[in-house]
Amino acid sequence: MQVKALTEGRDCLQYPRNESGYIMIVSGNMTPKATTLQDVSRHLGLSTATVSRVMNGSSKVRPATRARVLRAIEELGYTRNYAARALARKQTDTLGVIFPNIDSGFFSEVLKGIHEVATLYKFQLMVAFSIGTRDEPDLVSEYLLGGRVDGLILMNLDMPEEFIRQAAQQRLPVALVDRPVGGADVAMVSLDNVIGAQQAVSHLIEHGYERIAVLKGPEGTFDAEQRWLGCQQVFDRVGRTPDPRLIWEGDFHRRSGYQRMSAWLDAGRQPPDAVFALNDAMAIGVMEALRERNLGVPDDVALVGFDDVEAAPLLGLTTVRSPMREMGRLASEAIIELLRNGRTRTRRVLATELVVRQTCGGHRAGG
Amino acid sequence: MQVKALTEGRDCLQYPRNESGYIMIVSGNMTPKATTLQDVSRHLGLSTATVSRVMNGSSKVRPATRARVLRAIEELGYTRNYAARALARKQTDTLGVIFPNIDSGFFSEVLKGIHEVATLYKFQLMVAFSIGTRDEPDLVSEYLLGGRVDGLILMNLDMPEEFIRQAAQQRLPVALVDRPVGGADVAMVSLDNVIGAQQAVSHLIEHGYERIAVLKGPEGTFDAEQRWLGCQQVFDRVGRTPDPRLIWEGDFHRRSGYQRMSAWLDAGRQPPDAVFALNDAMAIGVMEALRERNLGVPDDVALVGFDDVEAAPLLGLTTVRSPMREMGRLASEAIIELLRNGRTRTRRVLATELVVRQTCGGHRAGG
DNA sequence: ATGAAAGCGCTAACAT
DNA sequence: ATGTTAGCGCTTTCAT
Repeated sequence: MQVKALTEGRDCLQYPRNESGYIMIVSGNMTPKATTLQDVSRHLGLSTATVSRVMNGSSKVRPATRARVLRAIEELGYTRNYAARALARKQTDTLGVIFPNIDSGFFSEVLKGIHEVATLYKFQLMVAFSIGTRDEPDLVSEYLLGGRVDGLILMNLDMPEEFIRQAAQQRLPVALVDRPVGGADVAMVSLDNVIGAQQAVSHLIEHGYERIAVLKGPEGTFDAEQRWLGCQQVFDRVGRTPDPRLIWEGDFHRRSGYQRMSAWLDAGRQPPDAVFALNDAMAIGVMEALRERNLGVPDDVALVGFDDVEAAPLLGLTTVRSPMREMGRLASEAIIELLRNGRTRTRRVLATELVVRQTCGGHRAGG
Repeated sequence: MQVKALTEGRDCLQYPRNESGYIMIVSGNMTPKATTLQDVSRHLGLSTATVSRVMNGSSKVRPATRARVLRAIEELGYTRNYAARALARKQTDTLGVIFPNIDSGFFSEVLKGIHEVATLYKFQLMVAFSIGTRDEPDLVSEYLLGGRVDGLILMNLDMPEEFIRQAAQQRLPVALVDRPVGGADVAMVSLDNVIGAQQAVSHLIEHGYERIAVLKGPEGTFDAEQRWLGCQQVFDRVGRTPDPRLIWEGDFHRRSGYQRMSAWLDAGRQPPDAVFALNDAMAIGVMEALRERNLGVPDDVALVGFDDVEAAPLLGLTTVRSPMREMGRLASEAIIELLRNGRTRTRRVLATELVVRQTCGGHRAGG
């Protein structure tokens, strides 16, 4: 049933059009009584069932009848009422997307991917940012249990594992992006943070950098911890012990990159040879701090970030690319599959890729 | 609902909460029914009206009754059904947002503003990108006429004026962002593109630049034309006639900035003193072209952009700030006011601001 | 192939 | 303050 809903129906929608082919809105008052199915059926002396069948592309309608109905629909400018349909079908053809915040290029990239696939399968998107406005579980509850959406994509949310685990157990149509949960069979799409970090650190080491600073992410965050783990593994493998003073705490925001780097320099310490910031935002902050103090990148300090946000190529930032768009696509697909088949692959981990630009290891344009 | 079916408990329909206050989903069953208003009212021996009143915060309920109801709601894990409510009220508490595409930092900034205000007034957001997927008027129709949303914010869409004018005439709750329409009384929020461009060109002239190139935007686009108009006005005012060879056609995409600048230089022509790109994306393209050819900014060529996108401060780009966030806020406000009062200010034009950074007129950090 | 009718779950008069 | 009830507009058996 879900399956059919994905493929049928919408194409037979018709609206009255003027000579340039666009919809004309006909009614006059503020609360125009919209044309209903009933109106159409009465107009034709048919039953609502038949008109409904035509709207939904049922084959059990005589072609002649179908044609009449379609014409009437066009003439009367009928648009089917979404709420009524959703109520009757118990299905909304809508996917919910909840982001923890609206900052950074990250979210818009992921959203692109989600939108791409959702549109393909004729789903609308309802998006929310749980940015301090309300409890995430409440949002989830209203969306899913309240029937606002058919499925939900949760983007690296700060939500108790317990909650997610239970959702998974019930096979709630929920997909997690970049936020795996231990011991739960919930659909999730993430990227290989460990390998990504390894790529970055290896690159730094291969290029001969010795005093490498690592700017970490927020404590307790999945991706931050995975990335840090990757760093440690490389250091171990090559038998190095990083200078603890060069392991800096960060919070994934630009400001913390700026502050850490500034603090280090302002204390009169010798700059590290290179900095690996566990995300691009912080790397950019580091860049700013360096520029302010007339230190060259990479000549004085090499720099590598993580994510490859939109600004990265503009800044010539060497970084590890997160497949954000692709994660979005897969998340949509997972939900839709879940809706169709009641199950889907629970776990997909996408590969990262080191993108070498000017801030570390790249060819510089001018001497 | 499918959704509920997946989430639902056994026949007793409970969503008890665990100690941390989060919803626990208990059952394993895939087909049971969700808790409804009726269930709650029957459970208490009250009418659905009373329970509904409690849900809607009506004052005409005895406190004792209210308390009983609230407890039952919690016990039974009742979440009200959105579709049913929307159908009965003919109201969705949802705002639709349609963007022409999903590129550039522009959209996410505007969306932030929209979301901020929408959340404040307890509206959900339904967003779509009419990115070549379907006709914009169709989307508008499905959203508005189909009752998916209460109001619509259209972001600089490529939609016939005729259509918009009619929508306005019907006082459909539609707000336009950065896309004024002649002769229509439709709510719109834009920025002062003319003055913005004037600020940029004046700044360039004041700083003594003579051979100023202007990189225009796509023909027929409102903001592109307004900005170009502003340029011309300043040139006129100071009695200059810009060299026509230095008026370049662009399309607001980074690539065109890169190409124009490259083409000029590769033809062996002397670079202009300065370039005013009518948006930041193109300015960034120009920067890249210059950097590739070892030309310094602003030493060899000064550069000014328009918009102040996220990357602008990182690149030290002098530019004219578009109040994107604020436009989003005002658009939300306009719609909500329209919904409440049936009318709103039809036109708001926000001021721009010149942001002086390194690429023109700013203090350079290091000689 | 078409129709009749029973909901879907909620709100909002209109009673009481 | 609480109950009754008639919709909201559509889908979907079940008849015919």
